[in-house]
Formats: sequence, structure tokens, C-alpha cells
Amino acid sequence: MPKNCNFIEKLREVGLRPTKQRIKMCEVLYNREKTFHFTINDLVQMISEKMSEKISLATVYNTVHAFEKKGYLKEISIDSHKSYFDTNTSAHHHFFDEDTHELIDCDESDIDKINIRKNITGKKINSVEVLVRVASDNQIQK
Amino acid sequence: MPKNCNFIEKLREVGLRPTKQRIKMCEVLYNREKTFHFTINDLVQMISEKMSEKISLATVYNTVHAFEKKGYLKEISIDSHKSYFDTNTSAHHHFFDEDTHELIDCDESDIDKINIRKNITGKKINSVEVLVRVASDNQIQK
DNA sequence: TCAATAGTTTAGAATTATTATAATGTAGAT
DNA sequence: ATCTACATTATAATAATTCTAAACTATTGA
Repeated sequence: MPKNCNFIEKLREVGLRPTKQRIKMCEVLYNREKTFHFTINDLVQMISEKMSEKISLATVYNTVHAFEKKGYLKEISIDSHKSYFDTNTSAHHHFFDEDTHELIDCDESDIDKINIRKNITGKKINSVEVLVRVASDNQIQK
Repeated sequence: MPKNCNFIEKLREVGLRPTKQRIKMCEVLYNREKTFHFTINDLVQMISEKMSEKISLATVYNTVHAFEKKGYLKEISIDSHKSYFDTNTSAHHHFFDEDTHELIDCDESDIDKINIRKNITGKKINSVEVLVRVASDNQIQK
């Protein structure tokens, strides 16, 4: 299954040079059944495991940000200390489990469509994101 | 108008010692008509202007976090680089103006009540927050 | 009133996350 | 094959936040 060809094409399409590192990164990010959430640290870990050579932290940062700017990744900010990237770039909402620190996609049926009645004059809405924080019933909240 | 007495009481109620610094901080944060949004930097700036003595950065961090934990402040995280605190601790939503980087409270009438149809099993919902990102119509998006 | 003490502030050091730098390496065009 | 522009790398620099340990202060209660 020469999936790499897809990634090379994909990278070319958005004007990124298909280098070894970027292709490996695409594999880790997009060569899977389901979309997923990760932190930069998670990603460095994952790539290291899949690649014999070491990848530079700077490269991971640069490439993640390049992907984000091109719309291949979306950032989900939980608080000033916890920020995830999401390979699911379509408009959708999230649950955040405060016990496990897990970010979970909402299905479309989980949350009724958000109806914005008034907007800031002269502005257009770029995105509407809902974050639902959940925790164990019998737990002291953060 | 000895408003400070209120702050001393208020601090006592939640188990914080009413020190000079905390009282000054309360004045800056709560002695105003409307609630507002600020970053740590904003706050240090504001306190410095209002106080002859210098306040330590560590104290500002510590006290903001103490207030947050006690529910006197709420954190609103925009992305990994931008995080605000809100003196309005009631449940409400926000617009974020990507042109001006301004955070704006939604009125209750601006957004219809959010209806969560399904939740994570065994968990209870702690909060539901909506962030509506807006920008000038004729502007390149971030 | 005046210590004792428990919590607080402070400056500066340490840590962490992220970005910049400059040398080396590599993809793609000619 | 060579050239050029862009990438990668290790490391340094920066920025944001937290830690530390000494000095300070509000409260308690003798």
C-alpha cells in the first residue's frame, strides 16, 4: 500500500516540500482509521517510535505550524497549560474530561446546532466552538 | 467610600488573608462598573500604575491563581499563546475578535441555550463554553 | 500587648515551552 | 550533475511560568 504517494501529493498541493521528515509526520498523523488529538510532546514521542533517526524538535514545531496554517491541523486550547492539535479539521465540538485530561470529539447529534442571534457589527463569524468540560460525579473539581 | 472593607471581608470569606497586595488587586479587579478581561501582563501593568510600591510578578501569578481556584476569576483560553482572565465568573460565552484580539462577552440573548443531547457516561457536565471567532469581512484570516 | 506561628511576599533562580539562528543537508529545476 | 531555494538540525535565545528560600506580616492566644 504505497500511501506515501498520497502524502507527497498532499504536501505538494499546499506548497510544502515532501521531505523525509514531513512524510513520516504525515504517516503518523493521517495514516490511521480515525482522526485523533495530540500535543506536540505526544507527536515527538510517536514519531521517534516510528523512525530510527531522531527528528529535531524544531522541525516538529515548524511543520505542525505549517500544517495548521494550511488547515491540515486545528488547535484546541484547553487552558494556558494544555493545548491539543486535532487531525479532524472539520467543524465540530469537544468534550474535555477533566479527570483523564482526554479530549473527545462530539458527534453531530450530541449537541444541537448553535444558533448565534447577534454578531459583532461588521464582522463575519469564522468559527463557533463549544467545549464541554466533564468530570466524575463524585470528584473534587480542579 | 471605604470599599476596601468589602474586599477584606470578601477575602476572609474564601479563606484568603487580606494583605496589602491582595486588597490592591481586588480594587483593580472588582472596583469598577463592568467586569472585564485581562492577561497577566495587563494586570501587572494596571497594578503598577495604581500602586507606588512595586508588586512582584510571582505575587500576581500566585494571587490570580488563588482567585481562580476560589472562583473569583475565570480563565478563557484562546490559543496556546493567548489566555485571558475574566472577572465575570458567571456562565457566559464569548466572541473573540481576531483582528483586534479583543475578547467580548456574549449577552444571554446573543446565543440560544446550548442543548447537550449526549454526555460521556458516568460524567457530569461542569461547564459549557462557546467561543465565536469573528474577523473583518474583507480580511485575510490568521 | 506581644510573642509565636502560619501563611505571604519578594527577588531571583530554575524550569518549561517555544522560537530564532546559522551551519549543513536535500529536493527539484535547469 | 549542478545549482538554488528551501529544510533540517543542534544549539542558543527568549518568554512565560513556577520554585525557592529568606524576609515579612496578619492572626492567634497567652
